[in-house]
Amino acid sequence: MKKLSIVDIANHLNVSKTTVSFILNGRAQEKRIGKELVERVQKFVDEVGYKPNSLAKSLRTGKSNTIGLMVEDISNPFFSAIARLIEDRAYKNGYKIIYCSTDNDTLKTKELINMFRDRHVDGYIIAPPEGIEDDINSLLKQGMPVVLFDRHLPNVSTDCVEIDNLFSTYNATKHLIQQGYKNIAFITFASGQTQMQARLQGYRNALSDSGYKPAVLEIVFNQNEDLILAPIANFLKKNKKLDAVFFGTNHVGTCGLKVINNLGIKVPSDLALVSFDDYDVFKLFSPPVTAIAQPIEAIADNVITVLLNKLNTSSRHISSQSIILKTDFNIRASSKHR
Amino acid sequence: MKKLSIVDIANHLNVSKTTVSFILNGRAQEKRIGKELVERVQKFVDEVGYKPNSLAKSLRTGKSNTIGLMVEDISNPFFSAIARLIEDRAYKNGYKIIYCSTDNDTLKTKELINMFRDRHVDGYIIAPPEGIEDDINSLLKQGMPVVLFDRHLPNVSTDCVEIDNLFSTYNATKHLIQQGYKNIAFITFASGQTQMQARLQGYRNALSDSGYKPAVLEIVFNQNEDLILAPIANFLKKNKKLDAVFFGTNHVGTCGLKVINNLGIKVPSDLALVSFDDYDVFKLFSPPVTAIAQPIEAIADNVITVLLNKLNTSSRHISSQSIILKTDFNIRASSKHR
DNA sequence: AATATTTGCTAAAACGATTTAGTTAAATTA
DNA sequence: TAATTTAACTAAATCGTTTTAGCAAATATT
Repeated sequence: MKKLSIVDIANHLNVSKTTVSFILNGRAQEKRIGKELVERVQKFVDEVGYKPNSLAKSLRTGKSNTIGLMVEDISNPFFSAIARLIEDRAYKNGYKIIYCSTDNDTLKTKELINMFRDRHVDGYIIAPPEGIEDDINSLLKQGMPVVLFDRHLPNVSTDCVEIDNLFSTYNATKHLIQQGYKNIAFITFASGQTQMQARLQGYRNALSDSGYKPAVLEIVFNQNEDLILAPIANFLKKNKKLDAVFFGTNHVGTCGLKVINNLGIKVPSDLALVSFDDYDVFKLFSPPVTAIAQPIEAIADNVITVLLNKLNTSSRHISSQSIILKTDFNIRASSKHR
Repeated sequence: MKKLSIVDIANHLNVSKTTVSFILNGRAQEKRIGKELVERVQKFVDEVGYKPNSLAKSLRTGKSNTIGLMVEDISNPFFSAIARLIEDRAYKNGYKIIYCSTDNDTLKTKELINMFRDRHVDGYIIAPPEGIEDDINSLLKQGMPVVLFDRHLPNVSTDCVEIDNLFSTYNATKHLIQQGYKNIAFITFASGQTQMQARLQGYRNALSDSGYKPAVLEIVFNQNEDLILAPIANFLKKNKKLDAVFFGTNHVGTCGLKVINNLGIKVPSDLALVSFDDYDVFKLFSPPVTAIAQPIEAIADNVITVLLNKLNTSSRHISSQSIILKTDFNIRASSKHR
């Protein structure tokens, strides 16, 4: 029982496949196909459950109805939550998602972009690592719709959805200062990415407003969690005067909590805590951790809306937009005054 | 600057596209193409960076080099971790992943399977919801490689990777009993899925071994977390005699912890805890939560290995295998004797 | 020297759709 | 009545590959 093709349909009904194609693509009226024939074809197609071969269709039309989604790491709750929401909206609009994790690895990302291009994805959603500017510009030059999120690239001008990183950390650091903390450290992953730089800068700005000295630990990312825990432990052991720590991402924050547990540090009496990102781990820690919550639904929503717009309007002259969303600051016991 | 096709290459070198195709597919020797010509073609292809159009290739060969991955919910850490590992292995073997979340919704899953079939995925990896037997059997009848995981389907005989659910909960419940707990509840999602039924049965078996009475709460799953917290809170408030609770999944466990925090229940003195699945939330809770850790790497590894095997060997006569993996039981303070 | 084999390459048919450029017959208009 | 328009449909080209079947020249065999 081989799969039916449009030719089989046409033969069986004694019409040309052209006619069938027109009918199936809703161009019957425009092409003045007779009502009665239209119905006959529709009926038979429904009856046998014929579905056009999407590969052949893509080959001919150049559209694949696929969106390429590149996140840093799909197993990171921030990205998986966004992926989930994007997935829903995409499927509802007839698009499939091919995804991958970049690991912030430029070379890997280059390969993946090639793979996506190869696969003729119609549009790209990318949380870009550094050093990928040229590849993305090349996509743009070919007229490909690209939406960046979570971070942007200095020399790439395309649509981008971000949050107000600098204000978020500035504001949260101010909060720590208002609570009476004076020796506030910032622990983050070593990264030149715009969002990470902005977060660091927000922290620095707040401290310099008050004339306090910054203390920054930048960890080299590693898949092996022990290699993240160790430097944090060292840092905390060395800097005994610290009275508060700001974690730059959910991952750093989670690792930080593990270290704090291991070292038996009391929160917030020994050390106050604030973390970027918010999720169950922070809500359920004792005491619950003050966190900057990214508006995940809004991010996903804006990303997919912008992309679908670009996909639907063929007008290339729409100027690219940069959307900056606000975060929520969830103050919890981990940063209360002492 | 249009994209080059194999015809352009052929024309430019004054050879036939057949020849180019043979060379590019490593069939030069077999087809006795002259060494010198092979080199000339290779060189030019590299020079201009020609990449064959994968759509056309797929159309002709019937292979899409794509694997369809259907999980329950990509934003669940268990599934996203597995997805991540599968993704890595798949990409390394030249396969792309199209994924989707089924939400355990049979109808949605049917549609998604159709979509995948439509897209000509070469193989399927599915954590199947109930009621999808016919659709999967229909895939199998068409000769499609399908690997199930996390759960199986009663009347579907295909490869499947699972864990020993029944023993895991039996063993963990025994542990609670040994610690002196007598009124042990099991809180889970209402589900007829094999893994959930097995987990429940393991719990029941252990209790009946000791002659204790089971107390089971089955919650109807809902996206809205409040509708999960409420029944748990009610259940705990009503059953004051409980001295231990067993959570059937990471999601239930996390919700359970929230309720326990909200109600100010002391762990383990008021209530001992054990949860299925293990992740940061459980490790970082105070006290840390005893948990059954699924061997995520092993699951992913087995799944993808089995699937790649089926994809590479055209032999249809390989009998399907059912792989059962062991779990780790991580005993922590939440279930210590009192 | 005649025949068979090997070497090196290619024309053309497929895969399954969309789309361009017609064709034919009927209806309208001049 | 002849010329034009319209209605209803279709043949064939196209997208970019792979693959089957086969050709011509060179070499080997009898």
